[in-house]
Amino acid sequence: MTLKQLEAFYWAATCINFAVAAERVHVSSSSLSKRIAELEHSLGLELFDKTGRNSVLTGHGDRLLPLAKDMLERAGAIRETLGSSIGLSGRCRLGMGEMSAMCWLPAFIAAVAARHPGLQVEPLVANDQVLERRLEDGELDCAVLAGASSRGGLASQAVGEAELAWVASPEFVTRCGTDRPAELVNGQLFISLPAGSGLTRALDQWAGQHGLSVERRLSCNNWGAVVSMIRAGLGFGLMPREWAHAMARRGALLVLQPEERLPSLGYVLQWRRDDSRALIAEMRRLVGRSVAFRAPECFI
Amino acid sequence: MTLKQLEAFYWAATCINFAVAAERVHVSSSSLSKRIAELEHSLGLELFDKTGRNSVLTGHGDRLLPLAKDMLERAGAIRETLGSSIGLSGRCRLGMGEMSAMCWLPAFIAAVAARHPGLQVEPLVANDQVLERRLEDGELDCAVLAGASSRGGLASQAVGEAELAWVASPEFVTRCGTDRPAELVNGQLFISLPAGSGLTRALDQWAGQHGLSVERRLSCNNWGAVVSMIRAGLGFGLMPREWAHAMARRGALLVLQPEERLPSLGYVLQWRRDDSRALIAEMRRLVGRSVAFRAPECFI
DNA sequence: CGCGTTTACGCCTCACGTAAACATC
DNA sequence: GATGTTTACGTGAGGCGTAAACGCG
Repeated sequence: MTLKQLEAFYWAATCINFAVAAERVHVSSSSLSKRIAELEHSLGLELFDKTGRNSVLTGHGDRLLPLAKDMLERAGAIRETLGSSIGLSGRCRLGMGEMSAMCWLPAFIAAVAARHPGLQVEPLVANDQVLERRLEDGELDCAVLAGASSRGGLASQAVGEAELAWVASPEFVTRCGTDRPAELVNGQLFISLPAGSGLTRALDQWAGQHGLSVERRLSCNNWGAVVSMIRAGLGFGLMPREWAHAMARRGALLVLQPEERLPSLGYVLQWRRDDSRALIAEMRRLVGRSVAFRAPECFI
Repeated sequence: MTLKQLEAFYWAATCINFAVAAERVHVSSSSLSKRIAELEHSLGLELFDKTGRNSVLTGHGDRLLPLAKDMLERAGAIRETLGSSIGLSGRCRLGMGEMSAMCWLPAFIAAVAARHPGLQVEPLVANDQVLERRLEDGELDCAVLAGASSRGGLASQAVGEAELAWVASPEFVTRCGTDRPAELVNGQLFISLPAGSGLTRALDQWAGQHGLSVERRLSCNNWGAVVSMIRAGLGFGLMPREWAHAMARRGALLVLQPEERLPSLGYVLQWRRDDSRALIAEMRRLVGRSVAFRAPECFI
């Protein structure tokens, strides 16, 4: 029995399948399979029931799981307590929404690279539902999402707040004759992300507070497209404050005045609650001191 | 960092030197040295101060020691809890006194062999002081001694009681005109093991209770020699009861009548208190159900 | 047939033991 | 010189990935 075997077993037992677990321990699924077979041989019992498409834990496997987790945590604690502070290595699969990818990811990548030159961050941009599922499945190590997860298996920690601002193109405002969002929502097209996104939730919350309803909507799952449509004068919308002001400074957009009070978007880092790797602790540390959300360079 | 490395580190830290630790983990001292060097490299710190003839733990090593012990205990617990009940393997260095070696060892070896065919018991016969030191140094896995140790680092568990009987050769009794030990101690030669042995302690306890002193003594560190001398009529002595009666049955010795009440010798299994290997647990189990002290075959 | 896992196989690293060298007392 | 540890080095086992095969839906 080796730590590698226990690690392989643990992730195989808690990830969606062996292939995902293999990625997490940075080996081929063939090797992972063999590590588990070796562990089973050394303990003299079956840990997985492999009849069927997906391997499922046996009773013995169930009993081993908390023990293996404990071993791995303690091994991690030793490395953390005593190990020299050489940087992490390997890969970190980091999920996030598109806005985080544009406003926050570059600075974060820089911070990670400065502290851990050997760690390769692999960002995956997807919507919140996909991100949460991939987190649970083990395909992502952690993810930045708008708001804490509803899933019990995922833990979270605040990353920062993105304040929102109403925006529209100068031509659009001229055409409408008003820059008051409370008036625009009656009749004008509100362009934003699909239902379920943090942005849409923030809008609905705002509308509820003001007794308004947003009738005409256009949703697109791509921020660049949303911004382009707003800029083209197809409608009005919401954007992170810094982003909006950056575009306003070069005349591309107008920040609608007066800015209505909007709930800010609380972004959190999420990870699997049962994931006790040093990688996670370090990501939490780094996002805790990360820079604020910024306007994406490409739109300034 | 691997379990093997932690195991090597633990025993290197708690045995008298690397060579002894290497025997305990069944590798050459070269390999043990390299395992420790590997561990040091993987943690990025020095665990032993190797300037000097004996390696001594550094501060980092001190901190790692309890963590490593914990890891090994948990690994052992996994094997014990889940592992199939295949027998132990490897070697068990078992120390004991000469009497235990003759009266008790054969039956114990048989019991071990029946339960653990792959385990090789290596008995070492020596006196109690030597046994205790070797236990502490790590050269012995466990030992059967007369009475619990005075050393705090050693734990113990009762194995059995050896009842004693007075013996002398028929010719000796005839020559002395008495078979009462309380009379024989005045003037006759008492033949026994060296001071410090359980047998001598039992005699002194008996003498103290009866207000007697044993003046003439002959000590030899070899039971066979002691028995031979008693049988040759050089003096009288004490022997385990079964042993004495076995020799009396064939007329070789007389069991002196009436048998004075003597404290029996309480034999215990001793092991290092910090030794949490499954080997020790199994030895404790086996001696707990082991056969009683018997007359050694060679003297029946 | 698609998906998930294991087997086959060639490769190569790494851990081992023997033996010599080194360091300390 | 005796003792304790490390280095040198040749050997062998075992872990690795690629790719093919297997087994279940």
